[in-house]
Amino acid sequence: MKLSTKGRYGLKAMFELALHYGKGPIPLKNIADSQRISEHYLEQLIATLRKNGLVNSVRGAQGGYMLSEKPDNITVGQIIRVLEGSIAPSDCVADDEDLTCNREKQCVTKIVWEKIRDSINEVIDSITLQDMVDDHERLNNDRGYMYYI
Amino acid sequence: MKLSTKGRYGLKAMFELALHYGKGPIPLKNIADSQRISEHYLEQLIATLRKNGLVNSVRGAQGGYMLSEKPDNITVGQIIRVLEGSIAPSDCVADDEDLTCNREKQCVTKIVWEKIRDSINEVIDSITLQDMVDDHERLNNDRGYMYYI
DNA sequence: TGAAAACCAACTATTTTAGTAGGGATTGTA
DNA sequence: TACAATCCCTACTAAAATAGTTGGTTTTCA
Repeated sequence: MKLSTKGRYGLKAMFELALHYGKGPIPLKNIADSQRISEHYLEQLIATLRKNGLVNSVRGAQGGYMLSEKPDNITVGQIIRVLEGSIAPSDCVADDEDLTCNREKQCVTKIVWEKIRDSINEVIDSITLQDMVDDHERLNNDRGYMYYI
Repeated sequence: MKLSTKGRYGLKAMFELALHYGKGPIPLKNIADSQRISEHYLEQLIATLRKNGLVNSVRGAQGGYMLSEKPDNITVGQIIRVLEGSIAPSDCVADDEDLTCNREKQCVTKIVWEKIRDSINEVIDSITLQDMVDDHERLNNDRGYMYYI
């Protein structure tokens, strides 16, 4: 039940973009450096995010990436689903696919998987990038200094 | 975020044992047949369940497996954790291990993983095998016949 | 014009998954 | 007592997924 690095790195990258929202394009190298992620690998992840409309890019020198929307309008759920596919503990409850098994009418484990799926979705759809930025500022205030100087 | 077949098959097997609770040992072959699982593979999974005290075994002819406790005293959470390890979307929030990362004080993605972990645990710890048996009987009643004849 | 950056496709090492193979040990029943 | 049914155990393995790496091309600002 672990997320792959796709979802984990992807969320970190998006959070980093949220921290710098409104300040123009951020080059991938900066994101990779601050989050300690292989730049070239992150490139693949952010390409997926871009193709799914969650980030915009600016090419050429002084280019980079930025969120396509305000941080309070992008949820963790959107990011994770784009990178990992539908969140489901079993294929039979993956809502984007039609992988129904032939025993689903009698299957009670399916009910369990549905409950798990729904509870995860509820959590990740309720957290926005803005929430994470707020958490981050709170964490830093508690430690006696501000992130933005 | 998918469970492996360990957790999925394991829960199916435990459910099967719950259906026959109190009727003496059930041979692995029966479980494997009714749930369409490779018998030899299931053997490995049930060995884990036995070593962790969730099932008892009876060796020799007419032997088999049975739940170590009443179905309402075994949760889905116990079964899944034994077979899959600690439920955590990221190692940094796996409660059985000490895989804390050095950035955890500043890390806001960790907060997200904790919320996901907690919500999954809440769901799986609240469902017992007896709940699944009840669901199963309800499903079969709705279809106009009883499971036990 | 050159450096900084995004963009793209293919390759690869490692790990995990989902089993299989091949036996040994125990025990109820004929 | 033989034997079939059953649990028990270790090791091996094919296939898939993961987590990158390699080696470029294209665009654009200064």
